[in-house]
Amino acid sequence: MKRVRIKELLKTNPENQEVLVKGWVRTFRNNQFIALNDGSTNSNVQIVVDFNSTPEEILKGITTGASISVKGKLIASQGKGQTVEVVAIEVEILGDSDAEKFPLQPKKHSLEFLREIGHLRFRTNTFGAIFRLRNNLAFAIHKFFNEKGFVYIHTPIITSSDAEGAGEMFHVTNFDLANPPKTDNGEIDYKQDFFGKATNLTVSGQLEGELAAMAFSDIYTFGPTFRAENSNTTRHLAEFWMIEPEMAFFDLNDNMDLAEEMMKYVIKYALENNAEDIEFLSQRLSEEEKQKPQNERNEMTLIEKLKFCIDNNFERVTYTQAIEILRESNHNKKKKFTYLINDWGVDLQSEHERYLVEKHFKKPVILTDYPKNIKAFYMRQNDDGKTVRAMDILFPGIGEIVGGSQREERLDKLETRMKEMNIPAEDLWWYLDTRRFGTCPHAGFGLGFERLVLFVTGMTNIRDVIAFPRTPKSCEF
RNA sequence: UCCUUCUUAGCUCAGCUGGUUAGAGCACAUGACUGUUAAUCAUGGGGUCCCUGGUUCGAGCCCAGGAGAGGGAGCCA
Repeated sequence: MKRVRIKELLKTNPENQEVLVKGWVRTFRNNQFIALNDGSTNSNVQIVVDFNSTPEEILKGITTGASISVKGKLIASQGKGQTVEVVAIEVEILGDSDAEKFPLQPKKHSLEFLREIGHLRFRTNTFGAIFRLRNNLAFAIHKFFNEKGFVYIHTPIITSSDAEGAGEMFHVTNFDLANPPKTDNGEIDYKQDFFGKATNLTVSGQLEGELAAMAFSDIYTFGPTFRAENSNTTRHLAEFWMIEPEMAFFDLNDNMDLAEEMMKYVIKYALENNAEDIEFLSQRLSEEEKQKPQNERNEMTLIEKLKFCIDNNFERVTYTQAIEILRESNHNKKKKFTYLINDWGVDLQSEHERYLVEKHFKKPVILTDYPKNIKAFYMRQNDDGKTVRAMDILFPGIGEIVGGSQREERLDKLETRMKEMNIPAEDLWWYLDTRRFGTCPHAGFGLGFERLVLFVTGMTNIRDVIAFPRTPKSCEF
């Protein structure tokens, strides 16, 4: 007999037919009712056992966390909480679970506690919903780009370029760290290392992505990225997943159009394909909100927030306009910002981004044309000599979710800028070759996948939307 | 890295001005009940009060140092 997944079973018309289900026990009530879950859906199926005819040792083995196999008959439920249920004919304990030691209990647990038992937290309603959603969001991203004819490029995880300037890097070596080979002048001799040079874990696949875009026109990468920054926040990880599309013959407007279309597409996909999980997380968030004081509460539910995001255009504003808005705001005049906005050219702080997104526009905002001094070397310079064709997408509650730009395709301008910013051109000879041989206008962006999952799940800590978070001083599991 | 808060039972937390044997709810165990929905009722077991040192007749509580966690900032995706 073939096992039926609970998701299918719950949609099946009950006709007293025999079924086989397997899963993990969530609760066992009244010595009769098992709530069984197999991860295919957030809902449990109710198994009804006859405690008079079931052996004592089987009943004792039906504890929270145990895995069981049940052969039984599917009937319309006689109780109120569910439409169908399985009347057990035979229950087999596949793997028992000592209820006294199993850390998950049939009660609410804090997210902090669940982080400490990361190996078991998949088995909770909340994390079940989060990771089914994460799965479908990843799939939706591939689907989106595939439908648009993009080529998925696997950029390397180990790189030798340390000139990307995106952050601190993790070194990759197989030297004996207690005794690495040295050169005559006492420096570590990387010529003797595995790759014959110093290597690192990638901080971005963008530069390699640009190489591929100069052949396929439209490409994207979707892979793990590593930053050795000592960042301890709810929005940063040392290992995270990033989506980086790169498009030849695109300018900044095309770039923004694509980013906005992609965000709306994947959110819509999740709403359509994970309705039950989003509904669960939406209610979860509403209950969390009730705990907060009235003035800090979010007026919109998670579902409303997601729909709002799909139905409204992202607000597009230049950095210069944003500075004007912030400078003229009552918030600034009443000195409510920690960092007051006076002059053009300063980098925006989180408080300013939050003000623009959450107070002023009340929707996702795309900021463009930042001062060149606060942005990376590869961004295309505007004719004003002061700004570059950069764009950041800011989301409510999360801040920067996408960072992108039109790239500088003019070799002379790029080389000059690299010199100004002390980027070693000789290390990036291969990157500059794209500007020597058939250069063209092009653009791209990076999307932090976990930040997207944060937004769609309504979770607030990034450690809760990746299965095994890596953060400073923390690499368990 | 900086600022800030926290650490007491398996979990969530209370513990008064430093004073006898450190408590509650849930969980767990045992029993009762048997169409329950985080079942209910009764009974019971369960503690390195984060660690180290200090002050004191006496420290869960005060002081110093350390560790871990949460929140905020910076950096960014």
